[in-house]
Amino acid sequence: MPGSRKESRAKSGPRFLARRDQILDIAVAAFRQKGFAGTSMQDIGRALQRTKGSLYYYFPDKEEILHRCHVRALDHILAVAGGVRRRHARPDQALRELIVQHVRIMVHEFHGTALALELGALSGPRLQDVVRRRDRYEAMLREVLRRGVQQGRFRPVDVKLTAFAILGAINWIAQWYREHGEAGADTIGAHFADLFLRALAPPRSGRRARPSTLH
Amino acid sequence: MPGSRKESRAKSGPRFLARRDQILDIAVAAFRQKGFAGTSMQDIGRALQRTKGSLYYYFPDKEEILHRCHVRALDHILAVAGGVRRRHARPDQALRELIVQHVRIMVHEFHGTALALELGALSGPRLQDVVRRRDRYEAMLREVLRRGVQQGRFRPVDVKLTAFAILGAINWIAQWYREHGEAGADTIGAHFADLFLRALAPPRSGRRARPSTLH
DNA sequence: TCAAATATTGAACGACCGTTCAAATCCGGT
DNA sequence: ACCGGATTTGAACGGTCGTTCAATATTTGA
Repeated sequence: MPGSRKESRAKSGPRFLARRDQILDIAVAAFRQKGFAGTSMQDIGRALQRTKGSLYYYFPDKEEILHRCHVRALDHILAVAGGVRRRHARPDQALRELIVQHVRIMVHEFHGTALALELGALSGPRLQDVVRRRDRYEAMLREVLRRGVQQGRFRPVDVKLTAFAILGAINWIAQWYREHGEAGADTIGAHFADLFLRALAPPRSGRRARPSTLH
Repeated sequence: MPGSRKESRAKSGPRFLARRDQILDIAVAAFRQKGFAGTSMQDIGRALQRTKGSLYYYFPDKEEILHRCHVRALDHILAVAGGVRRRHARPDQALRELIVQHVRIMVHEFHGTALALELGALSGPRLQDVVRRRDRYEAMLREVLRRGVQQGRFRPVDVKLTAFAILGAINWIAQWYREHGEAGADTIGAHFADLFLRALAPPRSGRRARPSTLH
């Protein structure tokens, strides 16, 4: 019997995977609203119209649900950010789309708010797993800023602090955004992008800082 | 017996008030780290080196502890913001100090991180009480932005979205700031202030928008 | 159609939760 | 030294928590 330690066989049917995703959707919303510890397995089961016991067919424990919420959202935004990097050579254009896309994920895709979820409830390896992805995303954002500064398209700024400011402004959306509000995702995204691109605009026009050594 | 509905007499000795504040300090840190529902009365009592039962001598229930955490932090920042408004006539200078002070409260005064605490666990009147204060603070920030735009010191922007971006960048600090990190409160504050003041700088120099009607 | 595979139930478990309160302890003022 | 109010204890309460699992229901594939 190959590969049988705890689980006899990896579950992988489309039916199984679909319900697993549905549970994550429900869980993200609940965790955001009432916190991880404040959400019971019964709460999640009720929203699924199932008993809480059935959840253990899909996840080994409650913490793993939170873990998968984080991983799913981060993998998604990492993929999106990778696409942005591939499409845009100019750092200022890349930053603009990065902001717009992040806001869109945060607002439109319900599970995007997982990006603003608490890490405190994750322990050991699972925490490390999530933090690694979060760091990778932050590194991509910082890289865009760094290149912009180097090319003279952005004024010289503390890249780390600037990245935190951008991430904070966007992730904080989860705290105040309500559907049927005045501003939609792209209105918010465009406004935030304008804000930070102007904040980073170099003193005069065009590129001015030490001309790039390569090309 | 005057004023005896539930509590025979209002407790007000300096000893009592000091310990009550100490409990709030402990609670803010715990709530930030493990969430409201994830923090037990036993946890708070342990940090106080008391039994959980003793906490009920100071607060009628757990939710009231969270409530007072919020109210204390908001009242403090409201007072600070009032001072800023009194000291600065020019909106750009007011905004700079507002940002610096908010960051300072967030970083230095441990209980400042209460400003980034969850509201979801508060119910009914207590939620309303906190939201009223939060709205008052947001209104002061928006007013500074509005006056800046009106005077032509800021470019015309969506004041509400801009205020959210600023608050998000600052409140998000609670998520990443660690003591003994590289940047101190005033480094962060100055950088964030620079960022947003440049983001709001009008197209050319000085005031240009429709000249203010008064003066 | 029916057996196998997949999915869900419902009861039970020990642990810990917030809260209460009479009794015990602490401690400043005299 | 001691009184009396301020403070803390420790046990107990009903309730809910996450988790387990044998039994059962549902769906799938031949």
